[in-house]
This record gives sequence, C-alpha cells and structure tokens, in this order.
Amino acid sequence: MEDTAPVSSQEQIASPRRAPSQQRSRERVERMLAAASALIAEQGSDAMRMGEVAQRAGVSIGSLYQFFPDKRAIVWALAERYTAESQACISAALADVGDAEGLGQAFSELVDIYYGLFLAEPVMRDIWSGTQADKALRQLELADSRANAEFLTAVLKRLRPAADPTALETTAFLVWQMGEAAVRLAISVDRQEGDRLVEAYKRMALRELLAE
Amino acid sequence: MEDTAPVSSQEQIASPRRAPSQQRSRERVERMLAAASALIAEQGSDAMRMGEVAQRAGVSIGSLYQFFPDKRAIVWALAERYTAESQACISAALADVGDAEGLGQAFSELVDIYYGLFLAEPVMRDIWSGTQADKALRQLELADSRANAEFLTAVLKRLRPAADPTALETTAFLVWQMGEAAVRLAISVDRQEGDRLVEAYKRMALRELLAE
DNA sequence: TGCAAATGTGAGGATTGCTCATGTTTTGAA
DNA sequence: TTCAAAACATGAGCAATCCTCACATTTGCA
Repeated sequence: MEDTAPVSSQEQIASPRRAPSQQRSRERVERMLAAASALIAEQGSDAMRMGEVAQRAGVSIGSLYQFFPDKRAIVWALAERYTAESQACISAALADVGDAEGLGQAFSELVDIYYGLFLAEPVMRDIWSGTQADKALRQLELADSRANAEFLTAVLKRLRPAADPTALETTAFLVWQMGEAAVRLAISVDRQEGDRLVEAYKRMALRELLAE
Repeated sequence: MEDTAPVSSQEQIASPRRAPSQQRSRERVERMLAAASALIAEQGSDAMRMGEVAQRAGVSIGSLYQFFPDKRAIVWALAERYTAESQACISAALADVGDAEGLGQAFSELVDIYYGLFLAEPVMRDIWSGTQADKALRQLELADSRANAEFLTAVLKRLRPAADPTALETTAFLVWQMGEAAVRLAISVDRQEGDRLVEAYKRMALRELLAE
C-alpha cells in the first residue's frame, strides 16, 4: 500500500515503481520495452497482453511489474521517448527562422516529417491514437504540444513584434494541436485524400501564422 | 456462432444482436440506454460495468446481451443518437446561408453550440474522447463529419462558384475536423484559455473558408 | 387454445491485469 | 574477505470483469 515513488498532484501519473539501478536490470527493462514495442506494432496496444510482453522479453511477469506499475505505464514510457526525440528535432528546425519565407519552409518540412512518421511507424500511430482515452497520455501530449508551441511562439514574436503576445501564444498552440489532429485524420483516410488534407492544413496554418 | 444481423465489410461494426420487436423489450432497451448514459456521466464509459448497467436498468445481464453484442455497442448506440440529433441542427443552420456574412454568423453560432454541448454534457464528452481508440466510434465520427462537411461544402460552392470543387470539399472536411479537435482541446484546458482557443479557431476557420 | 418465436434469467466459463510470498543476486561497508 | 541489507527475479494464484448458454417465461397469432 505504501508508495515509494512520489505521486504528483492527485492524478496518478504512470511512473516506474522502482528505477532499475543495476546494469542487469537496465538491460532487462530495455528488453521489456522492445518486446512491448514489437507487440504494439503487430496488434496494437489494446491487444497487447502483459504475459506476452514478459514472455517475449524473456522475463517473468513479476519482473515486468517490478519496473512498471501497470500496463499503461509501458505505453507511456515508449511515448515519452518519442516526444523527447521529436522535441529536439523541432527545436532545431525552428531555431534559426528569420523571416516569413523561412517559417514557411521550416513549417512545411516539419509537417511532412511528422506525417511521414505517422505513416511509417505503427507504434507511434497506435500510441497517439489512444491519446484521448488515457489520462496520462493526454497529459503528456498536452505538455509536449505546449513545449513545441513555445518554439513556434518564439518565432512569431520575432516576426511580428507588434502583435499581442498572448494572442500569439494562443495561435501557436492552436496551430500546433490542429496539426496533430490533421495528421491523425490524414492517416485514417486513403493516401491521396490524406495528402490533400495535409497540404490544405499547411496553407491554412501558414495563413494564420503570417496573418496581419 | 451464426450471425443473424448483416455484417458490413470485414470490420465488425457494433449493432444490435436482435432488434427489439415487442413493446416491452423496446422499453427495456430504453432503460438500458438510460442506465448506461447515467453511469457514463458519473464515472466514464471505461469504468462503466455491464453488471451495473443491468442492475440499474432493472434487467438481467443476459437481457443486456440480448440486444447489445458487447459493451462498446451500448456506447455506440448512444453516440449514434447524438450524431443524428446534431445533423439536423447543423443542416438547418447552414441551409439558408446566402453570403459571406451569413456564413460567418452561422458558423460562429454552430461552433458555440458545439462547444457549449461539450462543456455541459459529460456523456458526450466521454464518448467522443474515446473516439480515437475505438474503431467503430472512429468510423461513426468520420461518417458524421463527412456528412456535416457536405453541408458546408454546399455553402462554399454557392459562395465561390469559380473555385475547384474538390478543393472546397477538402477545405470543408478539414475545417470541420479541426473544429471538433479544437473543441476537444478547449474543454481539456481551463475555461479562459478554452474560450480563447475556440475564438482563435473561429477566426482561422473563417479566414480559410472565405479565402480567395 | 396451442405453439413457435421472442424475450428473460443468472450461474459460471474464460480471459487477463496484477499481487505477494519466497528465493536469488548484487552491493558496499566493516 | 565477509555478510547483511538492498535490489532483483519468479510464477502460482487472486480478483475483477466480459460474455455465454442452457433453460424458463411471455407474447403474438393462426
């Protein structure tokens, strides 16, 4: 009943019950995550069975629960890795944008990369599809989106110094979230329509970002 | 093992295992849906237990499964009612839009109504939150969104007869989906920021709808 | 009235997330 | 080196839950 891990606020955020401190256990945790990733790619996270994860990782079910408090925590851990990776990429792409044309270029490329990732990575697709239903994942996605929107806000403040800062923040956050929604929509229809939708989103977003 | 209900395509769409034909059973099905609705409002559809639905509806668990093939089917049935209701409302609001100003007016009102519904109706909020995870619900939402986007497309074709029809269809569908995403985003942040996001969405959407 | 179809019931089968008592390995201080 | 404490590993089994099915009851109708 006692919690050793700190519980943030009242919502129970998924977190390792115990962080692996030895080399051996660190390797085993990696194997667990790899097994989970493979199973999600094959059947989706809903159909992923904890017993199967353990078996494929070559560990016992008990070991699995030694490091992950529950099933969602495994998915969450994978999701966290994706967000950390992509943040660096996004930050770099937007860092040296100097004018409107540069923003258009960088933004378009970012959207393409994101769209391509969703098309190619079944795990990513699965994880962020369930986002709405899972409280912890929704939380993670919102935080990630806010962080990414901040990079965009910084660019906007440079390009449009006269505009109201709060309005720019709202615009950046909205545009970013619309982008994620647009990509999720695009991959759930056929490829041709998906491409059209992504292009339409780009135009719409850029029009908004460069307005006024 | 035998299916009496027709199975559309290969994906198993949730549908009543047997349609109630007698007055008595129709009333009981209503009670089941009412009970489910109440439980979803209280705890969310994930925490809703089939046994509890049956108990609250005053029927046995077996009767529940006589008319609903599985748990998701109950949620789906509730969702279908919401979409049917809202379609009529949307169709009416957009039917007699004659000019750009009229579109701006009608569109803004529709968004407000939708936003208000999500703020006030916990059941609706819950159902459409899980949309991404559940195949059948995702299907229903896409079909609904397509239907609603068609009303919007009709207006656009009237206002911009020179534009490419396919482009207008893509724009309408995208704008509509972005609206649903924007509202879902808005209700998951605090009220003040939510209001700002919805207003920003309206501006962005109208700019796109009336562009060129 | 009588019979077939529709409806109603709830104990229990089957699956699955997760616990816990117990055993093994690693660490680090004396 | 020694050895106790901490970390790690195990898997049988508990508990929760969805759903089935054999059997009982009610309804519609010829």
